[in-house]
Amino acid sequence: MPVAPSPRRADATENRARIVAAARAEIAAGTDVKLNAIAQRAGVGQGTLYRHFPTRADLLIEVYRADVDELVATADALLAEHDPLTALHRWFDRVAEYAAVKRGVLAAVEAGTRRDLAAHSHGPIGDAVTRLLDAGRAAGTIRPDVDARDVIILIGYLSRIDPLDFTERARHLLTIIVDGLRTPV
Amino acid sequence: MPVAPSPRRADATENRARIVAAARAEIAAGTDVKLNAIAQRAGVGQGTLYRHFPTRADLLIEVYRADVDELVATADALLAEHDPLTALHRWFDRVAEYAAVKRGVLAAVEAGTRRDLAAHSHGPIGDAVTRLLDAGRAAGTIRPDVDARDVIILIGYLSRIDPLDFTERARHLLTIIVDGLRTPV
DNA sequence: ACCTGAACACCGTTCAAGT
DNA sequence: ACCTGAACACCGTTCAAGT
Repeated sequence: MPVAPSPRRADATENRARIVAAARAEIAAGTDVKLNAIAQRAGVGQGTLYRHFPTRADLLIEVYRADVDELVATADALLAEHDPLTALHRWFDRVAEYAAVKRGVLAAVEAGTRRDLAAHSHGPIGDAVTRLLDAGRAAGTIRPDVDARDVIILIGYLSRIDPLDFTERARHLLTIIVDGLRTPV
Repeated sequence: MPVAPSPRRADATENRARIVAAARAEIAAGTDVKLNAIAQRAGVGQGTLYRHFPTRADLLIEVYRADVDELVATADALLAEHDPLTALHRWFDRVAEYAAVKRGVLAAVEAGTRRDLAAHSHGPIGDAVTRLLDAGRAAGTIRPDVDARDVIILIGYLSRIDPLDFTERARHLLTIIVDGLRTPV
């Protein structure tokens, strides 16, 4: 049962879906994402795209919503099975995996976090990271002086890695960050 | 004694200087840097700007050349006075200081490193970072499996920090990165 | 209430003409 | 050899008109 499905006209609903599908296809095509091209591909006017997604971030978040939801769910699953530090490390690896295949997913994560933090306190992503950090703090393995925003900023480097040496470098650097997040000895 | 001052027409030399000065002024003004605006401010045609600086990176590097040179020199000075890990930490702080005041300096550093690494092996900045890392490796305090490019990528987060909470967050996160660069225990 | 798409604004980049 | 600046290309964004 969807929460309060705002009554929308049928054509609006379908247009929205077509825009998201077109955006996904354009992004997958690899070249830079042009909003007008997405509108054209979706078979809608540019204005319609802007009506549904006022900003680029809005669109990205929607395109990668399922992935982001999965990442959030993964955080809890990992916490249930591993110690917090290992869970954090594994979660980073998952983020890197997603980012390697769908480079936009990181932008969606960041946009989501920015929105989260701009809103009340947190949202899905910020909460997931906070849970990982809190568990580590409680266990004494993660330094207490970091918050979710710190972590998101730090892993933002992933989006700057050249796709060519992504796999080699991404994991490696994530390990360095994890070590930096440990409680200093 | 400048190395092989390529013979240039006097007007070209002066135009180049005026473009750099105009760019500096535009950047200091805070708003986004528009190339045509720089050309106009410098009193030259757009084509002249492109003749001297084919890419945006070329211009940024030139604008922040003195700062970047200072950063490079600082690395050696710090190494002479402190243990490598402390030197690295202090050097990071210096980078952060520059970046806080002149946000473009980080882009120049990155552009420079990218160019460095694209060229033979290194250049001024890459060399400075490599010296810091080598010293730490020799002392056994810095992990052996990192190179200059890793470090530049990691500190690239600085450019993403909101100017409002830059000072609080920048140093803090640099400490985390330094801890991550230590030899694991 | 929503959609369309022409039109506007803007900015990077080029290139023919000039000195 | 270098400079100028009009002109082109491109893309995001808006808005009057239509359904």
